Amino acid sequence: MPSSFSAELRASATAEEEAYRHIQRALRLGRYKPGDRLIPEDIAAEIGMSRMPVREAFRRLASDGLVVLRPNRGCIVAGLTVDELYETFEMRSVLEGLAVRLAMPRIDEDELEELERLLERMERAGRSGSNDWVVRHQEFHGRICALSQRPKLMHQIAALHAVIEPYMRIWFDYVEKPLSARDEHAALIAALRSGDARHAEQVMQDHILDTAPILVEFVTPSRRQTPAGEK
Amino acid sequence: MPSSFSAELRASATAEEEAYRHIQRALRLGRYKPGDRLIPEDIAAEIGMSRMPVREAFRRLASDGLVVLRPNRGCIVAGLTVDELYETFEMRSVLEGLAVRLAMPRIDEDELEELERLLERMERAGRSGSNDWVVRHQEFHGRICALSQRPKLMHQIAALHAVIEPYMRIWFDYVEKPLSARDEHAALIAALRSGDARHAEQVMQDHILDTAPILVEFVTPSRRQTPAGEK
DNA sequence: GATTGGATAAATGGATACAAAAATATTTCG
DNA sequence: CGAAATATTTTTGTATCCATTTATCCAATC
Repeated sequence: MPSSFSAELRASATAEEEAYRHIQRALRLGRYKPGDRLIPEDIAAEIGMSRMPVREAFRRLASDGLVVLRPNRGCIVAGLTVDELYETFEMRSVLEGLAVRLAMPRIDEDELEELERLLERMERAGRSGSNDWVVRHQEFHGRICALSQRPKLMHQIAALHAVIEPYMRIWFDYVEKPLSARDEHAALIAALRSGDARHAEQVMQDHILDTAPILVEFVTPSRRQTPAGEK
Repeated sequence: MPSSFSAELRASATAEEEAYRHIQRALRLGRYKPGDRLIPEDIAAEIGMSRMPVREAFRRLASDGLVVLRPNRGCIVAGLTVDELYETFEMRSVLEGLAVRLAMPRIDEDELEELERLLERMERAGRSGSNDWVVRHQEFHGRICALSQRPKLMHQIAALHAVIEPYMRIWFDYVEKPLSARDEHAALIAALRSGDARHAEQVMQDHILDTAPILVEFVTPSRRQTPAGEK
């Protein structure tokens, strides 16, 4: 969550909320791999609660597309097929494109400088490892989305990011330091500076769709159909 | 659900699933109004189960954006502000636009004729009442989306439709029979016939964004901020 | 008379307990 | 020795129960 840490300030939420965040974070960090089973009792014990709130958290995570829930068969970490991964990028492309277009009226020089700072930080983070880079990358995209001032749109985009994040990590670890990333994001800032909303939308769409094939290529080796062969 | 009734064939799902579908349908039919409280015990008694599966269903419905769940304060039917309603149409415009663009390769003469049949059926349903028309309208849009062969995209679009459906009903009931609707959808078919994917995408985007202001206008009178004044 | 405080009632959240289903291990028979 | 059938274990799904929180109502005070 790039900029919505504020929600975590209220420490004493419900147990379900705690379970939801706990599992979500674990998934983001790649602690579980696609196809892995999430055992309610184990997770409940980890956080110190009963199975019930964990079960409820599972429902929400399933709605987010992060896990798959089958009746009487438990909860497994959702894996994306190559097609689904690509589809997710297609959806991101139009939604983030929309976000950029709507954000344009609120782009000023201050904001552009802030984005350049974030780009610089992303670049630096890229040297220390995939974890930091992915977080910074999310932050950069999240900043632009936030300027659209569309809460539901942001929520959707964040959900899509959460699904592909583990794959971004794998990708980053393979290619060491993606050189193209800096140029692409710099081009994005340039497009924003142009002031042409439609143009910026197109640049964002192209940027996201450009990433997809590279990522797909690196993910293909460990290609697992949804739950590793349906067990 | 226009075309996914197949999922209801398996009668003996879990109780949670039954509760989920039950409440979803009730919301679609406008049985509850935005801001209404959903009492777990009452719903549980209706279907003949305990509160627990109903509680779990609430979580999923909340993720879908159909209800709002606040800790220790129960479950209320989600209402959209005018801004949120408009935002939903913006998201629909780019996602359904994408769906049309991707569907284009699979559009042939047979498919065009089928769409014309659906348009005709939508027209006829419009005379009998808003219920039938909304269902047929969904069916028409759903058919196009299905041709994109993108399951996750379809799911997202269906979720957005579910949220705005009650408002579509209100709108339809106000304007008797929206004359523009027939022309707009016919133009959509014409765009598909042209074979130009980008053009069809644009027509779809325009069509959806055209609807939004009309609908917003009719919804404004009963304008309720999310939960009728936060109670 | 309005507002605040507290007591009571209601509803929610969560844990335990139990029943049903699935997965696993074991035995039996070919 | 292998396959099928059965018994056992594990795990999931649901109901009931209890604790905590919130809402309601009434009284006391300003």
